[in-house]
Amino acid sequence: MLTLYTPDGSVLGHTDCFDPALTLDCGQAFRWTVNEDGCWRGIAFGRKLGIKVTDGGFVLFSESKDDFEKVWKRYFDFDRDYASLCKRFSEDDYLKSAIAMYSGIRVLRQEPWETLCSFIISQNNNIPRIKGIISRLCEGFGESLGGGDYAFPSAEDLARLDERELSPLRCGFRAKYIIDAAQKTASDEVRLDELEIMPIEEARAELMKIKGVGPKVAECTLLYGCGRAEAFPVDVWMKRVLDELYPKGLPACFDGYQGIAQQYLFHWRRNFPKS
DNA sequence: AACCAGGCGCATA
DNA sequence: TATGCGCATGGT
Repeated sequence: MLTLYTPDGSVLGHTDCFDPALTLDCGQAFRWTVNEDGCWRGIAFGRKLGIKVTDGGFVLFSESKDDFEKVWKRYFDFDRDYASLCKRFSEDDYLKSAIAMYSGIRVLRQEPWETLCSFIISQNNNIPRIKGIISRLCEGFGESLGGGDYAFPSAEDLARLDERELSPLRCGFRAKYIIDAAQKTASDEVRLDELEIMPIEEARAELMKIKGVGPKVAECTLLYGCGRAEAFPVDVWMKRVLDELYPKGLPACFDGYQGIAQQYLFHWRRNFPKS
């Protein structure tokens, strides 16, 4: 069990199965960076956080004392019992070996709008460039948080823009998709705040009302932005995993948590590209 | 210089 | 329902 500390040594809580490097740099979030001291820094829900790995746990540098309870506990899904989830997953030998290497991955519960927008940007794109575009999006249109930091811009703010005003992002054909997503979200034509509780098929259909949102972006939004652990994004890497390891379908121990299982397998397959 | 990147819309059959 | 192609941009 790992302990979460404040900078002055108070105990915030406990967790297991948490490695910031694996969790924050495994392609589910795009706004975290690590400095030369190994300290992670990021912004979510308009709040800043630093994370330093120490013996037996982590120090969380938050902006205020109650940020942990209000924001970060949920963001990192610290209430979920990953140890027993992993035990259950270990019924499957492939998943077991992926978890053996990457047990520090947690699936985040990010903001739905930020997640949706980020994965629209991710399509037919690579991670360094995705990060760059999102960084320019926040700097250009997000609220300043001081110290050169910016919140992720709201759907309402982006909905007022014309597609051409996004040209500084250099996000190419995705600009019109971002605007469409912003408008449909801001007008509540797409009800992002209900995706967490909607029947999953309905939630998928709701998201795919947006231009530029297909099955992959919808699944990523549900998994990383709505806490839907049963959402199962399939990209080229996961397609390979499915073809090579699970041609007859997923084993029963995945049920209900396919998305979390997917994250281990995705990371594992991507780090060892056999072909 | 082609080819690729955590896809999707659109046309075609 | 199922393929195949083009798409903006930038890095190998």
